[in-house]
Amino acid sequence: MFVKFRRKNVQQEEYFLAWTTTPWTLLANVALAVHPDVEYVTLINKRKDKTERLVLAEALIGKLEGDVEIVDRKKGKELGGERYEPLFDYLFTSEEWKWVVPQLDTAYRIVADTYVSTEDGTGIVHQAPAFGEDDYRVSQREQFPTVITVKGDGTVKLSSSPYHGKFFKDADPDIMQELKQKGLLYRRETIEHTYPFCWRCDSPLLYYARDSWYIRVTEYKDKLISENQKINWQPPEIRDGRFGNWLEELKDWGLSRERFWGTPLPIWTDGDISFCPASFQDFLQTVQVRGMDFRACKEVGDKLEKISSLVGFDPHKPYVDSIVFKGPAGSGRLLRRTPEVIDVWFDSGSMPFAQHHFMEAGKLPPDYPADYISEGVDQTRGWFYTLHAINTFLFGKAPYRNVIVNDMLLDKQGQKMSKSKGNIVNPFDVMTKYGADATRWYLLSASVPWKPRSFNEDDLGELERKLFGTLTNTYGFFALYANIDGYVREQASSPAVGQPSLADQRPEIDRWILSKLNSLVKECRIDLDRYELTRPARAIQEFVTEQLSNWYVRRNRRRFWKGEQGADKQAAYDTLYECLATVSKLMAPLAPFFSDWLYSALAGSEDSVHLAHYPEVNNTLIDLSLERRMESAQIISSLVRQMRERARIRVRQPLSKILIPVANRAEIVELRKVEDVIRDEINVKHVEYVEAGDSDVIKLKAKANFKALGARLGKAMKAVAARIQKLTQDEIRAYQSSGTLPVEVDGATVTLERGDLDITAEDVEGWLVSSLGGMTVALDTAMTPELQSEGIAREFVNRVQNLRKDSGFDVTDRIRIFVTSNSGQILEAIRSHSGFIQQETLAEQLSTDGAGISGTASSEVDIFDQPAVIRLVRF
RNA sequence: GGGCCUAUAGCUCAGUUGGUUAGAGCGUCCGCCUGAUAAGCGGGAGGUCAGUGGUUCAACUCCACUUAGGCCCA
Repeated sequence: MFVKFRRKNVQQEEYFLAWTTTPWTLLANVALAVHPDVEYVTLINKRKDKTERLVLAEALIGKLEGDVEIVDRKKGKELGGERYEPLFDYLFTSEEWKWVVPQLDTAYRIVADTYVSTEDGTGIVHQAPAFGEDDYRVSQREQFPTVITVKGDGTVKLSSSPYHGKFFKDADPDIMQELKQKGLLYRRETIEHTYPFCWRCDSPLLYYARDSWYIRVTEYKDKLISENQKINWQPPEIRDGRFGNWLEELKDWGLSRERFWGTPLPIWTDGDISFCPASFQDFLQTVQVRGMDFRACKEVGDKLEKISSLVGFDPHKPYVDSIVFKGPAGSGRLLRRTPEVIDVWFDSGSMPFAQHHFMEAGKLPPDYPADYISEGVDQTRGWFYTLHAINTFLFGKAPYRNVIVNDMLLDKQGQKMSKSKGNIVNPFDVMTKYGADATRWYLLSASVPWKPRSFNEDDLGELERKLFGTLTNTYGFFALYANIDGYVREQASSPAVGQPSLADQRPEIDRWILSKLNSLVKECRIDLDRYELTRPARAIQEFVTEQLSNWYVRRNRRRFWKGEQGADKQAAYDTLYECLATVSKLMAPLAPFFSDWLYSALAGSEDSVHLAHYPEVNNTLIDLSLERRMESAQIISSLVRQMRERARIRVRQPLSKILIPVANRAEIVELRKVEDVIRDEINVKHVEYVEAGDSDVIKLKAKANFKALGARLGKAMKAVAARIQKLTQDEIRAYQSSGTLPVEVDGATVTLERGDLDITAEDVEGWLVSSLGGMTVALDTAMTPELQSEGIAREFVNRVQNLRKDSGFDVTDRIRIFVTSNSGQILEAIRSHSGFIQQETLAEQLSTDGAGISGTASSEVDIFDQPAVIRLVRF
């Protein structure tokens, strides 16, 4: 609403026009504020029924109705000191406000302050010091009294007014009505504004000036800022961003709260002198305050009893309020506890020393300050700050060295979870369903904890299956065969640094997984030392599911179940054991329950993983070129599988060879070391290599290295890149052999040098080809009778294994196989691969002559669409 | 109103000092495996990198503004 304040000391009737959204505050008006540098005008405003002289900011004339004629113009600072008549005289006529009247002599005038804006309103702001921060600040400066016309219960306190006793908000319409009748209301309108509301019951709140006790934290602001620099924040930007900004704009801490429950503020006062007992001992002895002696007494009825013992002494509310300090003798003075309690954040911030009774014991525990703390980002101004503020004051240093900040969990739509919206996830349901470990792991691994997270329950189920399920399966696999073989882990099988490494005697693939394992240990150590949890969680997950389970175990299953004991089998057990045991320790901080189970299951004891040391990296076991060539083997395998899929040739069917174009001889040497793994994984007989530059069948493709060329060529980059795209085979080969190639682009010659081009093999004439990440593989799909025969044998093994399982045979059972078929090709294939078949199926006997096939249960199977009958018997 | 953070595939998230086919898992579709088996594996499809403008030979990446969401403070 727009309110008119009658200007004093002018010839004609004239009004300052102010704007407010809170009529009830007008009862406490003591001044009007203008911006010193803003242009204000006096104008004649002609409306339908009225013509009047008004003062307001020129920029806001548009707010007026009707015609205007400007008659005067002044800067805000020139208006300062001008007087106006109070809207109401209630303050002067109410008994309870009598005391304030003398202080109102200098009130009701214009003051200038830069906080006034011309964004809305009239550029003239009414001042009610009790109900707004800026109003209060300006009024303190100008020495206006702070008139609190609303009582603690929200009712108006102005006994001579008709509003006395009314709820402040309910008085609004009547106040407006009164102003209207007095002709002081210019116009009213309804707006929505963001006045604060109670978060719990949604009722409007009012700003209200109160007396409070403060801690003058601004006194040691510099120390707070310098100590903050020593804290490792995760994420780092909070240190100088959110938290740093907060410290830069530090305000004194309003410590007192007007609540019943809480820690009683230990300040005794009689309004004149105050003091704060330093310890419980102060209640037992005479305390000196400003040279006077005080003694603590307990009020019992209307008598005072001296406190002489801490027995039965209770410093909590409400008992503490019956304790008073009396003295000095004969003065009749009595100090009572100030009624407020302490802001609960003070309790939280005192935690590190209060829990150890520092004030009584007088010394700090050895684990102070804390290595690390963790809480939500909303605590930046809460716990993080109060810990810092109190402890830095008391002990001169920050109470935590590291802090991990969590952000909020949001619902699937990215909206805040809220009970009233019903989009919350019950954490106990989640933990019951998926377990505490999976839940914790999800929160740490799905994304960094300091970003807001859209909670997706499906991901938890996946995590449970994928990580914990796979690890359980891997352990189950190990345990199954370890128990069959009575595996005993030998001490020496875990090579120590500096000793001749037993790992050197292990096969390539064992050394590979041990290298990966130690690289993982290294990474976990580095990250955890930095209080970075997401990367190690993801790295452990990747190691377990992709490297250990899906590559190491899958590639090595045979070594565990094959018959003969020996060094190779022992190596396999040792290697897998070392991986599992180390993983259990690596993941212990992130999955405390599961890791404990895995650790003690492996150890066969009740020992806890949480009493073990975190793994140390063994650098001698890390071999990065080994890791690289195994990764190549994995890529090559993937490419060949892709081609088999395209050609519709299943992996059980052996093929004769693949051809790998390589850049140089060194690459061949590397790949040869993992050739066995490749051949076995994708079931080909031979791996051949060809140096791409040497062979005419390889079609090369050149691509510009934009990073190298772009910096050198600048604007010409685009044209040169297009030219490179069109390089001929001959040009590429010339570049490869000589290392340079001049090309003509837009009339100028550009010389391409080593490093300017990325050359890859794109195609191999007459072969099936696939490539990925700079690696290209060609597959020979030609079939020979031998390959076909072996394919049949493998299919046959597959059928027998299925039958073994269906028949409920034990994995160690030895069998006899009887088989018959109309297909001579099938029988011939079985006969010529009988050794292989018997070994694979643990068969003591393999009969293809029809004998033993009838009588008892036999099964019909198809091998390449040709029927056969198989019968298995336990040996 | 101010400060800080976030926006990338249907979903949850990666994406190095700016460098050319923007990745992963799930889901979906297709296929495989069956001696880890109430498991497991491979492949395909799927993107206007919130929007607009700018800087640059080159922008998911740097800058400005806008929109939407979050936290804190007024």
